[in-house]
Amino acid sequence: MSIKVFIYDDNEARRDSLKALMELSPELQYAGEGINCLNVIADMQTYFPDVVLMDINMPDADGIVGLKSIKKEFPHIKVLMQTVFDDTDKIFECIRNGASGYILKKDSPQRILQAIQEVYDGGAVMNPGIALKVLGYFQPQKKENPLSGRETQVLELLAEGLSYKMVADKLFLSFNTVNTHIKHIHEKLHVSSLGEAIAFYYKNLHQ
Amino acid sequence: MSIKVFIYDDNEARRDSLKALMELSPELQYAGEGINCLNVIADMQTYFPDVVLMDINMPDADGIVGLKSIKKEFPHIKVLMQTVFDDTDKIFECIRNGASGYILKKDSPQRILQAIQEVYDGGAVMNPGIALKVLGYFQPQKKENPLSGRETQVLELLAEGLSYKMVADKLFLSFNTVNTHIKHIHEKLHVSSLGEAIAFYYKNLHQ
DNA sequence: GTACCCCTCACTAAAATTAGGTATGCTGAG
DNA sequence: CTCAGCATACCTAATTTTAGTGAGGGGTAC
Repeated sequence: MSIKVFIYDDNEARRDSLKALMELSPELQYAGEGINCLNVIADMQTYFPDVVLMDINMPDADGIVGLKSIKKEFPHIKVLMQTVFDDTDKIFECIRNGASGYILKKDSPQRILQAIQEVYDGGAVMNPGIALKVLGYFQPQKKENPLSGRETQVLELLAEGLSYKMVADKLFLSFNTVNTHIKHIHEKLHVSSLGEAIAFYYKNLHQ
Repeated sequence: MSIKVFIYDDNEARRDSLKALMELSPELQYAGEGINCLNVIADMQTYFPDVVLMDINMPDADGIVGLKSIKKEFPHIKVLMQTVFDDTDKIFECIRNGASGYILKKDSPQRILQAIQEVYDGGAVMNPGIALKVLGYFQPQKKENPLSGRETQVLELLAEGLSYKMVADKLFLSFNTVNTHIKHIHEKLHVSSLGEAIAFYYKNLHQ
């Protein structure tokens, strides 16, 4: 039983070469193709592929639209994203939406076939450059924290949703002291409201 | 110029086979080996490898200890973790500590050599099963959002640090309307302050 | 020792947020 | 049609946050 692969790509030459590539691989079966994702649901219902090889940049309905539709309606179908760019934002958007992998068009044909196989086997696949970015997300991003220890502690609690009074209670401080810390936080972060301070916390200091 | 690879593994047979494997690859050069990471700093200073293939489970000083030491003292040396288990906790600990990849011992020799090359080239490499777990980390962020569209929009801006007035300006609403939306947000989220609402946003809705 | 930062606390007052009520128009579901 | 939810808007009042000024003690660096 071979793996049925559906291809989305707006470039005909590329679709043809991918198709040819698959016809040379007994374990892969070309299931169909599309130039964009306008009819993605119908395509899936008609050809029921195991794996979709999805170009990102396509006119009218791009690969991310297609990915979302497929994972919403047919979550069992694996979607392998493929693009010429390694745009960080798009990578993470695809990952959040359930893509099983992210490879580049410059990757070798052998690697692409291998990726399809691995995705079909339930794994995930990333181009090494992509993987680096994804792993980089976990690296402790040590932004400069201009706040003192106590100030950081106060901001952490505020970011949890506590009011000034609750922070004072929790840290066994007077409200006035908490107030002072917060004034210093505002000065150091160049902000002037609780919301801005919390936004700074989650963007720069959290975990 | 071939890639100098240092191997840590407590299993002699495995070290030997990896060594043999490398001697068959002109682009890879065996630089040395260790049965644990007790002398990791000295090893690096003596053999200055480009890539370290690091077993995780070793007696006395394991691969994670070694990884941390290497990345602290020689951050330019790439470390490729290798283990028999795909233990989720260890995976993330390695990633946080700067590992360039995570592969399994059952991966094919060809794949291991390929991984070393890709790590050396500045990429990151993961076994497909590992990659699936890593990508899965990004998934769970789809909590139900009980807020209406406009309410969500208001909360997004508040979470960016804007005041009620600024939100009103930005959305071309009256302050009163923004106020009403926020009251509804408080009711729906079961919170009673801006801080709590923003905390909810960053924990459940953001991204 | 002096200067600087941190942590603590107090008082005051202005500004913003929270909370209550009320109201209109629109839309979609039953 | 009716009801519910949404988006819009206004008013009032209590509460909280923001901001200013001042101050004592502890620690450290020069």
